[in-house]
Amino acid sequence: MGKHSYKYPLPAVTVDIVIFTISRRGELDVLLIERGDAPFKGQYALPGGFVDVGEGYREGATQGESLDAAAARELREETDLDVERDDVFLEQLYTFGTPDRDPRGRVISVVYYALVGMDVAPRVRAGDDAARALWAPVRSTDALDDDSEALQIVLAFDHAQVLRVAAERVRGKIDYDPRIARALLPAEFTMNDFRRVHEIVKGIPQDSSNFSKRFRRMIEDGRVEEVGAVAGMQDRGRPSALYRFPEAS
Amino acid sequence: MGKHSYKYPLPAVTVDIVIFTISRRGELDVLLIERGDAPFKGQYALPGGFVDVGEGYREGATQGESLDAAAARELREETDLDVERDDVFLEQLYTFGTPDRDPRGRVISVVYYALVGMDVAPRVRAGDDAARALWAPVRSTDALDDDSEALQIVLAFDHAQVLRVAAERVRGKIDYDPRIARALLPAEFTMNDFRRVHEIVKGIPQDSSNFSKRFRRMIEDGRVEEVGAVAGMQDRGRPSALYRFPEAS
DNA sequence: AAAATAGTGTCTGTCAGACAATATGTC
DNA sequence: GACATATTGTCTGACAGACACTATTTT
Repeated sequence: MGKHSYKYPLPAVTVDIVIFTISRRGELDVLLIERGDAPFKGQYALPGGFVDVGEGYREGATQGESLDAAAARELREETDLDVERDDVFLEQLYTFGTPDRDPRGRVISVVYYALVGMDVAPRVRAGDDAARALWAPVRSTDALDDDSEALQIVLAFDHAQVLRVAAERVRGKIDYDPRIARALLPAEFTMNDFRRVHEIVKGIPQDSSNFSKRFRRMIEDGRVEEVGAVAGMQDRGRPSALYRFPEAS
Repeated sequence: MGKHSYKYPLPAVTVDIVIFTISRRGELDVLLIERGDAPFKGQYALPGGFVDVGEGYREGATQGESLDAAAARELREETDLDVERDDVFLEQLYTFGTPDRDPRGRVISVVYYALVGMDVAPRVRAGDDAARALWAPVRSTDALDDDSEALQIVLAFDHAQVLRVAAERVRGKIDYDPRIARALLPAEFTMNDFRRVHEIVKGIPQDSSNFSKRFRRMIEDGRVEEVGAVAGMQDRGRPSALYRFPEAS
């Protein structure tokens, strides 16, 4: 036993999460946390934390939690949302490990991304460090040289790059993975809600007529079903039917 | 200075690579290494090794190599192939970090996958531990209960699962990412070579006629070009034209 | 000519994009 | 009725799957 003893330096491993939702203003928002300590104190960063590795890299050691579990835990801690209970979409995105991305030493970050419904997103501020959490439009973290009227947020570490990769993944996936739109929508939604989710994620307008055909196919295939009521009061115009995703799917 | 000192246990981080090629027998092959030490001594595993993290997680420490660099280095060490020089496709796949996947302690593996051309694959045995390297059909690592005639290979660690994820990624990507087929093909190839690569990767026959239409579109768009010669001797039948991918693309 | 492989043509169904038309609600 | 929004319909072009057909080589 114990003959194995590893004396080489080891990195720290964190799990960070890019949590997306759709704001009431119709924008793609991401959850940011204001840093309370150096480095980057006072700047905004993606939520994240060290993976519980038990007793670490040692023969016979306890080995702690899985990466998926760490991500789910992080989500719970920051938002009070549970992957199971609240139908949150959570998936591994990419692992970032460039040297010098963290001045405290070599840190490798396994990044996940999550999608939470516009109906449950407000519950986030119930979390631990409510005051430090902020839903910010993804747009506000882009580097736009000209448009000076909009609020600009400069992210800590390499998180601007991380966010860009995450947003691109969601954009590229929404067309063929129905779980994306499903996770972002509330339990009941109109066809227009559905279309607008696609518009917001992809950033380009979707023809409502063509979208309707696509939606009809989904109904025929049983991928969505009518709930048998119409949407509540609107400013004007004909109210739309309400739909939902079937339980088992 | 030095006020920061992290006393918590840390995991080890490795980079493993799933290296695919297409064998002369027309199968999807993966490069395996026979393990020389415990655990799993004598069994086959994916090539991989620890990431150089410099002085590790310590304030002011040197931080070593990037993950991409570690993967490229690993590829060079095991196969004598260079990502730049030899047109090898190399991309991060997924990070595996389940507890107890390695009995030596907590190990988190950032897995990459690589695609090498059928023409350069034979050069692999020039590598360091030539005797320990083996090109094995991916099929031979699947758990098939019935077909007892074929050679079965049981992989070390959770590498059977890793390999499955990698193969699925390639399968799902070959249809929309032209770099996949390009990396697997030699510099000059026939339309049938191209079709067979798709058949081998996807595991289902591709109609040569429909494939031809698709190929013609690629020619019209300049994504492939005729080389102006015909393939060498075959057993019988009409010889086919040779094509290549244009330089800049 | 027969065999074998290379490559083309045709038909059909699905689906996206553009745009016109109709339906149903509020004020 | 005027207006706003919801929903359906039509035309077109791109493309995949199935399958019949033609072309060019070796034996």
